[in-house]
Amino acid sequence: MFHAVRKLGHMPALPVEESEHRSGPLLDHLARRMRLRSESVLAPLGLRPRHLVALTVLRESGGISQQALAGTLQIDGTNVVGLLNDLEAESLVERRRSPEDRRRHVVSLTTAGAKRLREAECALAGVEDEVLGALEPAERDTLYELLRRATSGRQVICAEESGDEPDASC
Amino acid sequence: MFHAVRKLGHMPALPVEESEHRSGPLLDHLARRMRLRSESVLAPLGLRPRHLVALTVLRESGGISQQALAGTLQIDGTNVVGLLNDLEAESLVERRRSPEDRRRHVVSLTTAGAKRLREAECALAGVEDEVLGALEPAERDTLYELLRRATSGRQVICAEESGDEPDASC
DNA sequence: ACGGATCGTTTGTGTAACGCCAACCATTTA
DNA sequence: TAAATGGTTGGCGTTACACAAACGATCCGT
Repeated sequence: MFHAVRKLGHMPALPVEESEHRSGPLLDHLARRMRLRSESVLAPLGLRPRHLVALTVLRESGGISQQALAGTLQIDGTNVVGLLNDLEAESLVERRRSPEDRRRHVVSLTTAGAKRLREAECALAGVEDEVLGALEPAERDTLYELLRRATSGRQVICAEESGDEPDASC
Repeated sequence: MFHAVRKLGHMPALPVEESEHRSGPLLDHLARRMRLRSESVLAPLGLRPRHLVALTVLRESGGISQQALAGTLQIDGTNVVGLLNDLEAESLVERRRSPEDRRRHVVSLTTAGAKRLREAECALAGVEDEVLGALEPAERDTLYELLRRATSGRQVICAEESGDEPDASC
């Protein structure tokens, strides 16, 4: 009879007790609700939710290469091309060759793009009121601020350098 | 008695100036990052992000009809069937006929489902650390709480009864 | 009791948003 | 001069849906 050798080196490390609940699924859920309603509101402006994400990122980061944009958006480079084609076709975005490295395109918002983005944000006010109805104005501001900081943070190039496996924590 | 009028005279209505920035796109952006990384972590558990959203909703709301679930998740009824089939196939979820209305199925988490959900949340700790790296623990808690309240709030059956058009606000 | 609605289910069709591969050009770098 | 790199195009495959039609079981109003 093998006494089950409970190899639980009972980590003394963990200082706080894990709240255990992850915001991932909630984020997913809320984003979906918002996105669905946004679509109809955005349609008259000729934009789709994904475009809005891209425009928002571009506003925040002045001018970046398409590669960097792909990294930030976490979508494949070839898809960035199509996305930017959409936006450039409406002059919301501009591709300039980088002077230092002329292979690169520096993508940036045009004034028309910034304007359209503001219009879209304005049009989304109602949607946000619906979806975030359970939160008070101050809380919505807090939420916005947290999201802004979370998204503008470094994008963790990927887990290449961290040789450690993240498992086994719980 | 006329002095009171003074206050109303000049439309003091808007107390704060609109921040104008919408959290929709940020929500989308952050949710995508989280979802992408979650997929690989969730795969060994036989779950996909959408399943996790469903399980989370089910945990929160005890037992609900599939219709209600479709409403909360905002996905088509036929797709709910498939989603629940996935979950029921692994005994994570249970469909019982409602006693009051035997057409209805009352869907609820099984104990195995609750356990698997906890495991998944545990497995997602690392992902959350990566994606929300820019936020401090206390802020992550705040974020979680805001998301929880926002998602658990009434789902605004849809804008049918509100006769007003939401436009023209800006 | 009958006919019409409702809940869940199956099947089938369509679409949008991707990822991935391969080829290509212009450019930079070794 | 030979790679490597950034962007572009085209094509193929997948996933996650929506939407419609038809069906069985059940409820409900007259």
